[in-house]
Amino acid sequence: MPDLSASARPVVTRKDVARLAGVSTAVVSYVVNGGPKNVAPATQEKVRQAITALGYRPNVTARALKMGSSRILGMVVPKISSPFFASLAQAVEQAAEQEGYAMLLGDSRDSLTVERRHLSNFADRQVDGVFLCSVVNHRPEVSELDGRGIRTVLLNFSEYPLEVDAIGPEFVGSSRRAVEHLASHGHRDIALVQGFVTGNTLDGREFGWREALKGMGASEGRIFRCSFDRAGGYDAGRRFLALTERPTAVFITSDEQAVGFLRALHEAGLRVPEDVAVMSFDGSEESEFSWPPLSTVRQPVQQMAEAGVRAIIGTGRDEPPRTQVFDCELVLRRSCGCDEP
Amino acid sequence: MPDLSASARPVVTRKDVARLAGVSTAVVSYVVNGGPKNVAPATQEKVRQAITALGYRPNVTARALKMGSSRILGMVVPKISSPFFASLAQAVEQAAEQEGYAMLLGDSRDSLTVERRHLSNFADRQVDGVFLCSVVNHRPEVSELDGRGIRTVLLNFSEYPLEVDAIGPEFVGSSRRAVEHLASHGHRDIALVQGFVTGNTLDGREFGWREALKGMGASEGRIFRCSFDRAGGYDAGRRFLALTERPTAVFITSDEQAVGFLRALHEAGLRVPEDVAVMSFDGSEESEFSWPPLSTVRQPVQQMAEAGVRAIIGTGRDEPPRTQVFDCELVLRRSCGCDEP
DNA sequence: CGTTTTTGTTGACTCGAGTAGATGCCGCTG
DNA sequence: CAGCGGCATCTACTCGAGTCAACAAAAACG
Repeated sequence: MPDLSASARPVVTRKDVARLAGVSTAVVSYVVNGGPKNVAPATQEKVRQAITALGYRPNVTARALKMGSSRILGMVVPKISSPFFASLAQAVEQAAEQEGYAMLLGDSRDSLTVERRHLSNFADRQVDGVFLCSVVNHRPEVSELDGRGIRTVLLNFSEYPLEVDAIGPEFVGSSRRAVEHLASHGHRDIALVQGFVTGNTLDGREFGWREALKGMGASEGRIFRCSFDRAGGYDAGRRFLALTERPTAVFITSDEQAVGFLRALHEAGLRVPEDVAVMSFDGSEESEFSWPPLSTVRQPVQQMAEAGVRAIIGTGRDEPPRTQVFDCELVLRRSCGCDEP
Repeated sequence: MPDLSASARPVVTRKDVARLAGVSTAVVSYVVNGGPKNVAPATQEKVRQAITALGYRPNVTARALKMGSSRILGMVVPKISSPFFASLAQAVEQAAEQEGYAMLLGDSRDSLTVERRHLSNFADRQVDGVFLCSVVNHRPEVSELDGRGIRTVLLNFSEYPLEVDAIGPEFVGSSRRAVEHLASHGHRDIALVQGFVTGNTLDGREFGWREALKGMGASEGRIFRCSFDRAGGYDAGRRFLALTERPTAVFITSDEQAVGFLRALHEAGLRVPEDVAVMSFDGSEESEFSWPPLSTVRQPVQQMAEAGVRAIIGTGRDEPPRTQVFDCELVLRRSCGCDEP
């Protein structure tokens, strides 16, 4: 039987290192941090050796207490199993890690109550900043964080408020271009599948779609409103199919919804893009492997995440909040009629 | 112009509360924690009022330092944008939150180096436990955590080591049942699409598939090895299509791979399940909305997560590690031949 | 050689909360 | 009324690391 009595956990502290190296604890700190004061090279060497000999690792919690900074960022998403938020979380985590920050993840499960709980929880934990993908489109939530001096960045908002940092895609223009592309395949009757948006403002995607229709002098298009997930898209698809005179193309506000919509179409035996052309929004990996592969508007997730991290850790407490809008790329695959085999 | 000079951050501490309530700081602690000593009801009331009046929130970092526990759990996944790991992360986060814990997420991006970095980072941050979905199938990584007294739970391992807590699905039996189900539709030639597994042991899914074939007295089946993602499945699909004599059914080791495999089949104009029947593993949401909807083996993600949290926070440091294996449910949809419209 | 400057090191205080041990107060009992 | 027990409260130390003021020793300067 192997000796597993490891539990004798000999927590090594700065003091132990100091003792072994024959110096004071202050010097140890100076060495570890390249600290505010110089240390003679010979002493540095002694300390370094003591550190490796004992396997000392500084206690991050103590540091956090003293410095008032945990080097932790929080991220709140409505649903991590949504591929778009997952890729966003991935990108944020990566950008944060590069700067030496860790990321707390909070999944709101589409509930405002849970979202609030996460936010207040993160605040209590003294995170240095929060990325918020809210389930709603206003920001009373942010005030609490703001009051506690926690920098917050709104992600994926369809309207850009000025009182707080916000980062998101250029919804209107890229949506317009996407719809215009459908038109370039000869479609005149282009419907919109639009996720529910709270608040009284128009979603940028809807606005872009309207602009495009107006621009091509088309009649007013149909709108199918549904939840922002696969089931919502499926449901919208069923309603679409029930129509007697169906639009020939659809612009859908997320890849996830598009996948659900496609399933409804397939069930009914309709072909994409021959019977109905489809264009969606987000550009998640899922869009590439659906059938047919989805033409979509790809958000520059990586860049947005990096900008967000910079906004949080590289910004003074007194600088005014900024809104940063990112251009998207039209990814043309089969579902719109391009790229035929 | 509104006065946004909020930055005067009046961090309220226990001391302020004590002063306002006219008591000592100890009493404040006792009230906040239902602390180890009693406090007279009248005094409690005074303290409570002072707390709300000042908007006091205890500093979690300080508490963590004193108590040696951060009330944070870490979770490391190979890729959060994989729908299965996303749902796992969601479940873990929810279970953790219910117990008052927050969850740090680390995405390894399929790299062992990054995984190690996360693990050591989490250890430095004094997390109370770690959920590890490793990119490899052995566990040298765990020793460091173990040495620092951090309880670790291995998730989604295809082999169950005894030296450390492990939680996972019952791979062998459920895979066998899945393959037997394909056989019950009349298939005799059933291939396997198997994700790459490091280590010298057989993946439980592969073992179950072999068992099923043996049980039905079938000839040895074909294996297509590929990476554990959509692209891998697509690639396997292309190789499958290149065969002159194709198996009539396929068992695929994850939903993600299955989605890629389906795309390859569609491209070639093959029908599922008529030309090729498909059965996959995991039971993520994605499987429900692919075309055709995937028959799959659903892992009880919620239960596994809850068991994991219990294993971490409800287990003494000296109790021996346990392996917990969970039964899976066969979800029959269209891709295997069931549920025809 | 005496004085200033520089450099290296240290002791001691700080962050904010948990809690053991000491202290004081009340009422009850003998 | 002394003595005791029980309760409420406070004082003071602790967790581990950051850093400043103070000091000592060495270097630079006149």
